[in-house]
Amino acid sequence: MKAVEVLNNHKLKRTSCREGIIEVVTSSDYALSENEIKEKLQGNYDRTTFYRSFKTLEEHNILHKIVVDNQNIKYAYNKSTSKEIEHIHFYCEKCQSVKCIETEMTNKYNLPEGYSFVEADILIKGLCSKCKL
Amino acid sequence: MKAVEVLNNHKLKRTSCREGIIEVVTSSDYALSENEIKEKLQGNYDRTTFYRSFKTLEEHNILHKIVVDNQNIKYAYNKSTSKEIEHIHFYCEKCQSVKCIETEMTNKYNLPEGYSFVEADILIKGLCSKCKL
DNA sequence: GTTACATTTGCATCATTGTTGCAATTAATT
DNA sequence: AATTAATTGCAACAATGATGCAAATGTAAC
Repeated sequence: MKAVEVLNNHKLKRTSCREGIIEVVTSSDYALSENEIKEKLQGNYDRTTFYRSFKTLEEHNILHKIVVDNQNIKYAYNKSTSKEIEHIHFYCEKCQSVKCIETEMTNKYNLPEGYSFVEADILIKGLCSKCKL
Repeated sequence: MKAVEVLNNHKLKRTSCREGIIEVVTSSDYALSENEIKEKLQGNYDRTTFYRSFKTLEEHNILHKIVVDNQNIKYAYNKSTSKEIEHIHFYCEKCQSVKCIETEMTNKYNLPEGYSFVEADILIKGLCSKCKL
């Protein structure tokens, strides 16, 4: 699906910043940082615009944020449009790449008595196939 | 174990800031934010000192940081001294409290071919027993 | 194509978290 | 009590994020 279509589906205005972000993010196998997206983008946008675009796209479940560490934030496109219950990401400790994992992973969450489960964010740390060699 | 002992065991200098942080964190059932720790602390320390203390204590596996969101960071005491493989935390979406979960939870991590597992950070979001009522 | 209006952008400004360099202070050892 | 290495406080800085407001832009109606 093209970026414009995505925006239309969500009844969002078709602005070049939003369109660009979606294009960059959908064309990457890995989650990208703000700077990585900025570099791949044609236009030069103000940081505020950038953030507000991310926020809007996040709120519409078009993309999601992965907080590896509070100084290491990445963004990835939501392949499934529905709000997922499990967000599983793999972080390579060597090359620092982040990849959304889509392997089947039905975990059991044994919470203490009285606690209710809404969703789980899972960040698996290790080495990716390239760095493991 | 007392704070001083903890510091001695790790051959760390016994400074009041470190000692205070350990005391506050060990006496809480929940993970605490920087400000929450600061409020409970007697002395008034410079932010830099505070951060460097956290960093040192983290590097020595005395406490660990839980990044709920990059603007919502909490610290908790490591009950097990060994570097755990699974870090499981529960975040209450209502009261925003964070609790370390110690329930048995041997998950299977089906990573893509060639990927190696080192550790997993799991943040379960939901409602705690108090807020669920 | 032009107009009208609501949305979005860019700029200024501010808050929070985290980092570094350096001189002064402090803890632990002798 | 003296020595020395580690730690503290201060200043300065970087990154992420948020808000208010006027100017610019997208979209829909004409």
